[in-house]
Amino acid sequence: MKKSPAKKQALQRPKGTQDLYTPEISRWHHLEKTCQRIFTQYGYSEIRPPVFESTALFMRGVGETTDIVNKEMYTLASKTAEESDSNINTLTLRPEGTAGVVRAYIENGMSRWQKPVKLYYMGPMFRYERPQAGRQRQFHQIGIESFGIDSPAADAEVIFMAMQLFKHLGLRDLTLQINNIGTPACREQFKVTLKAKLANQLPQLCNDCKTRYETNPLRLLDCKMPSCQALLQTPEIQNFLAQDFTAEVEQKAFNQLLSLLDELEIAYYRNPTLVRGLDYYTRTVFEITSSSDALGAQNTICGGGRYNPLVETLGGPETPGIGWALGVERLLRLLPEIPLPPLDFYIATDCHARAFQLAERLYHQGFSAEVDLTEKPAGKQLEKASKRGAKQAILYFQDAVQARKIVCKTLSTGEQFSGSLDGFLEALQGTSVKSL
RNA sequence: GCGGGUGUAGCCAAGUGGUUAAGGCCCCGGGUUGUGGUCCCGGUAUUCGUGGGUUCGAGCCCCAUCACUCGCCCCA
Repeated sequence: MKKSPAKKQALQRPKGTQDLYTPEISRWHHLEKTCQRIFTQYGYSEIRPPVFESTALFMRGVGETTDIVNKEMYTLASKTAEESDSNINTLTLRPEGTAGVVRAYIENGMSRWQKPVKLYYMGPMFRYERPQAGRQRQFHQIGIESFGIDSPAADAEVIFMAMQLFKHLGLRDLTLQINNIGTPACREQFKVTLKAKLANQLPQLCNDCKTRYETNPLRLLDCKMPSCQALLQTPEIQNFLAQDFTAEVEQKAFNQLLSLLDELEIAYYRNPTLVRGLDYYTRTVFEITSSSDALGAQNTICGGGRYNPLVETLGGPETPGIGWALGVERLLRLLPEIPLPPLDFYIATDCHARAFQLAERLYHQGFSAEVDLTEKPAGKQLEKASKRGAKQAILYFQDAVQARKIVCKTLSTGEQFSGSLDGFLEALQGTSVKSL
């Protein structure tokens, strides 16, 4: 039984992962059930794509310049030299859900389904990052995708559904941030102009921002460094940011969305610096954040947006789409604990087969019951019943079994029912344990 | 990839250079040979994350390493 240091290490759970079990897992069940119910009501159906996909899918879908693809993917070692030569056959654990759903949409001919095609998914995602509060290497997302409709109504529905879901879950103090980032083409134009305007201040930017200036200038806008923020506060930059750089059609659609949100009385904060880190987003992007300090630094619990070019990028027919995903671990930090349901019956016995049959009849009536598996005297078995937290203890020992009798004791009060087995079961019919 | 904090049993934890490493919870066994929760007794760390060093002597000091954790970056 001695554990050598080497063995001890080999048995450790990988960094940034979690073992989920007893009381905690019931909150997961609650969240999953609530989502399933609401999504189904809204006409969404579940899809379960594989947990790994070809590496190329994520490179093309999420974008080769993104952090996720660049440094956070778990790419599986190739089994053969042949495979390792090309990324086409290489496999990667999914870092996000949308790419796989889009691939499945294309591959299964869902473009021929009646529009909109509304899908939801739930499951683990994998990113190689330094873990911290609200961020793990294996984490879980629940997400939805709506394909085929490009109208502001589709955007509004998706956002409305998210807000309704959070309302049902009892979440408070959430902020919806929203922005229109236009098409890739107008974003390109915007980047060029922004870079030109900041060119003179380049030496004053923080080191991160100097890199961002080259790789992803949009990210520069939400740098938290005070010095960088100060540079952005100049009237020239502010005026530039205030004007919408997107094409007129997009502005019009976005304004329609905003008025739909107004009608729905969904409060939003229009954040012109809101940028998302995945390449596939176009037009509408949004985030839902919580001000709760239970979350640590990662306060975004839900994020999403429109991704009109994505289906085509991945080889399907031109199909607009919009969706979001929520972070399960983050969201659950905001939810209260769910107490475990108490055990209705604990059966103390020395006739196990008969006790199992008795338990079966109790299950049939909707009760929970456990049978003591030891050969110990009644006193010890009752002790277990108490410690287990059972409401009722049944004594069902040999002589009682033979006489078709039963003793049932309410552990909180010590009151005891004693009589025939059939009479006992009949009395239970349609009653709750409390009324015993 | 970069920075801060922490490691003593399943959990909480005392211990800050000197004999066999407190205590509490949980768990297990017994007191009670067929009626519980309370109570009483007993048991569970050859060793302080791991390796090395200093010292007559190290859980305590030094070095390294690992793990966990918080933050940056980025994202859900």
